[in-house]
Amino acid sequence: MRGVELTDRESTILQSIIDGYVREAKPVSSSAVVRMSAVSLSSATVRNVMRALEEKGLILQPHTSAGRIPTDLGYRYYVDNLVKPIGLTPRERRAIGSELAKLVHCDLATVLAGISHMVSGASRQMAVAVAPSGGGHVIEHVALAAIGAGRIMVVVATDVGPTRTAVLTTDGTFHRAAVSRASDLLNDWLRGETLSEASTTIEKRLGQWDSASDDWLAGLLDGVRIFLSPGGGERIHYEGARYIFRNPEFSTDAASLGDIFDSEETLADVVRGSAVAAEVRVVIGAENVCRGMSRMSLVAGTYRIGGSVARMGIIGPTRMRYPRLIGLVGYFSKVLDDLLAE
Amino acid sequence: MRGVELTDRESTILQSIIDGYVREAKPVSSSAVVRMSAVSLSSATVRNVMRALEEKGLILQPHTSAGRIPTDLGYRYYVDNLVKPIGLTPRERRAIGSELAKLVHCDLATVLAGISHMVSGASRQMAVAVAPSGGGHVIEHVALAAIGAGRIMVVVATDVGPTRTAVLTTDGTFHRAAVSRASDLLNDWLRGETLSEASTTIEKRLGQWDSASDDWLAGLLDGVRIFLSPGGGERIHYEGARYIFRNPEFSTDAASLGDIFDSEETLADVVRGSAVAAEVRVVIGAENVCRGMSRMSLVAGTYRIGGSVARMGIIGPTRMRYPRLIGLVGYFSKVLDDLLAE
DNA sequence: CCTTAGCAGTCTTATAAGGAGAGTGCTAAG
DNA sequence: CTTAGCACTCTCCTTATAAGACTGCTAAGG
Repeated sequence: MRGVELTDRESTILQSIIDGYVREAKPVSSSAVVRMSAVSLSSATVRNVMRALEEKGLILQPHTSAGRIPTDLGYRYYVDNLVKPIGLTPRERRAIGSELAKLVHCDLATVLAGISHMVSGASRQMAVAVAPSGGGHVIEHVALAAIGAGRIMVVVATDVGPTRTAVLTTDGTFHRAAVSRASDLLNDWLRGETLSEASTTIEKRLGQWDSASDDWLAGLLDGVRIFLSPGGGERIHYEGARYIFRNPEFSTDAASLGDIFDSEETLADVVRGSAVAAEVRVVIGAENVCRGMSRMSLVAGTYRIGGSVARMGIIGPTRMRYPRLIGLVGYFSKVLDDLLAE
Repeated sequence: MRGVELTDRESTILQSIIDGYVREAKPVSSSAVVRMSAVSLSSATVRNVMRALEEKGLILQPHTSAGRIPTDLGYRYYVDNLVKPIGLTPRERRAIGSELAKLVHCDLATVLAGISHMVSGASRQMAVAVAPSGGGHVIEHVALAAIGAGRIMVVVATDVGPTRTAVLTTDGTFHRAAVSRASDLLNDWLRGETLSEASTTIEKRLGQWDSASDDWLAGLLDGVRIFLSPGGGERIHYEGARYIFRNPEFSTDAASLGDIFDSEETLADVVRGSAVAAEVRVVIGAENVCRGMSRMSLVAGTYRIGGSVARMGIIGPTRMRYPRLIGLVGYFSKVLDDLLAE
């Protein structure tokens, strides 16, 4: 914070203003500062200090004859110079420790979900957990496994755990030995590479390679190359959006959105709540399971992935263009079903 | 829709009211219906019909001397009896077809992201794609792969593709043959089971099994049991939340939240935008990269998963309890780092 | 020179009142 | 059954007024 220097008194008063504003969400007056602050000064003196703080850009008045609220710069000074982090109570530490221990053996998605759940609960704010950005991970192992009927599962393990997985469908039949050979080859080529390099590495190696010797193998390797090519799968999990929508600065009808957006789970519940139906299903306003959806509609469709039923949906105000959206969902459901049902 | 019968004229007028309200977001008056409807009637006649529709509960007046708006029941009748889905133009079909073709070879997360992106773009509404709910999937294959240093990757493939993955750390050394044996055993036990049954199946089999013969194997199998036990990893992806927040029924300051919640990607950008820092980092108000965050703060921490850096963050109003939240993020970062850095 | 009491000035908020506009319900005639 | 005409009601916008909350300023006191 170069350029901003505060006296002890100014610091104290800035802190009081921020504490007060955080608690009450209302501009803090000079008399309120006197009331809550340890220093025994008159409100007039506090006003003089406030003026100095305002000239330095740390606080401002929403309008004449209102109290002061902190500016971004004020919070910045406060965070950099005045905040003493508050540690957790032993009780909290114990609770967190035992929860975290359960997560160690889970996959990345579950870990992220667990973290956001715990942090949101402890902070009563929205918490977000983000996995390391995809491209930079170092590949440790590539596993192939035949899972019957010409289908081969590909899993790429990196330093953060198994991150990319897919099932490739290959033409024709193959022997277990061929899969094993492909696996050895891929590990030889890719181990130590980063995810973002992998696709071009395969392309290069395939070029140097005598593909005529084994068409099937070449096809499989090219399948892996395609699978590894796009930027792909950022992993993120959040929870507790409801806390944001509840703030007094937002209107009450916005608060209902908090029910919907609170986390991925609440959103999934909305879509899954629509009973299984062959055709496109429309759930209107208060028909929805979720309280916050009373002025919203859902247009949902189903399609098969493998043997299971997956869903897609459009969520918007009840005042939506039903003919267009029903047509859209119907079309997507059909095409996806054709494509993914196998 | 038992109980609700409408004449042709009533249907036509209901449709006009809904069409008008969807377009204008304002109550529709009798004269507006006359103006937009094909039927040539006087507004007085339309008013009589409106009264009948109101008595049947299909429309209502926000107040005397306002036009009518549809009720949930009105939309319901409209959707069930009057809507003719609008098909997509050939141009749209082509665009969608070629986009979807790219998705076929990707893993589930990428497919869901692609679907929500496309549907949201085409509908200009929020779109959600949900994977089949976890427990019911049938296990097709369990793959184990040693990835060095006592670490074994476990992948469970189901009828919807590879869904559960993890890396287990085992004590001591082991031979490749042992891994192969464990793999055969697991496939024998679990193939055809559903995900939700799998954990108890392993438990039962382990009980019948002479575990004294191979401690290491028993330990590994129990690790898989634990990994498969929790409810775990719902998959969902959404995009286009901004369309919801933009609706006239929400205030303008709620609209800024649309920037943040639009999709998982936008949220991830916010957290990742905070530069790499050893300690807890606080980004206040307009310091954030994201426009919609101008009245919000981010308290972010980093921890290592394997060799990579992951992030977690708390998002709330600038008016937040910094000391508590900074302490919280600091503690979680440290504990997670100790637990997951390896 | 810093602090403080007192007071005038300013801005918000709440409440009320009046007028314009929109749209309905009713009635009586076609 | 349909329609023209009209009175009525309710919202919305503007204006006015009063109360309340704080500040900024000034001048006196330590």
